[in-house]
Amino acid sequence: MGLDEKLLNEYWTDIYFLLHYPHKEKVTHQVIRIMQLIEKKETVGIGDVAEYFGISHNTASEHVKRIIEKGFLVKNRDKADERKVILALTTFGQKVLQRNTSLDGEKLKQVLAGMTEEERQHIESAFQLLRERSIDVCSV
Amino acid sequence: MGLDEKLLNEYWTDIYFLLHYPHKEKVTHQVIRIMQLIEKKETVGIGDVAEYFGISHNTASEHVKRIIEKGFLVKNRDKADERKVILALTTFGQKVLQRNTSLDGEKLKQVLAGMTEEERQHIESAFQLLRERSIDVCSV
DNA sequence: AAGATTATATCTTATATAACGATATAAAAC
DNA sequence: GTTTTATATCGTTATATAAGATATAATCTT
Repeated sequence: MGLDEKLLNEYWTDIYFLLHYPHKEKVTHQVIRIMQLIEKKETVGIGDVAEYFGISHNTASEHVKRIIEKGFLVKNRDKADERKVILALTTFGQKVLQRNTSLDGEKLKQVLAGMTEEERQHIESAFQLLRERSIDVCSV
Repeated sequence: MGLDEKLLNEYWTDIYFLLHYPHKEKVTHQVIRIMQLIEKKETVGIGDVAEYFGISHNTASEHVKRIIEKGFLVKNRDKADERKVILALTTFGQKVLQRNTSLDGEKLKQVLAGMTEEERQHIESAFQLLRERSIDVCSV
């Protein structure tokens, strides 16, 4: 019996626990998830946020308002349809998101530095493969 | 130039974004982080929570109280030193934590099912290696 | 052009969370 | 028997979360 989803998840959560950033900012879960959606999807507006999280449009609007007040997001109006808002992360917002979802850059650098070129190649192709197949399966 | 920490983080966050569970529970960020600490470390008490997150002991105590009220945690007293509390996740708490930090089991199963045994082996050894080296670097 | 629809914003209200200082308790150490 | 350690509780303050009701402003329909 080879790799199953349980074992892979154990690796996954262990690695995150070991390498995550020390969380400084007091950012809530919702805020991070909204920023993550905006970073990973093309054009995201208020309605998309509401739909994705199953909350009402006014709640989504207030979330976005608060996130903008913190300086993590900016609003742009859609040129083609001025009713629509297009949300984008500020550079500061990108940093905050990174510190809350990525692996700690410095620690990761150290880990990679301690590897041979072959090992790094091995890891790269594994992650690349897992991402590719994930895209195939989650064709949303 | 091979794999650097930026590229690996791109893979990492993409995979998480694609494969994460649809977040149902309204759990806050702090709650998840505290549960994660309790799951991954040996014996965790109130003081450990306070120290790890840089909050006061009373705040930590209240956090834990609320988490227990939700049914995610249980408190046990240390037999050797009855002042000390030893925190443990309930099965429900484990499920909630899983849904908020792991990759979605069903989606992951599908992804793995679409792979050859060789590919799975490749991914397993890559994750195993990354975890091992992370433990070495983060000798906390 | 008038009315309907769509996308977002604001106001109000209710509840939950986060954090801390001050204080209390109870076990263990000295 | 006092001090220290580990945790708990109370009171308070600030902020976050969520939604209903309502408003605005652009676009679509006829």
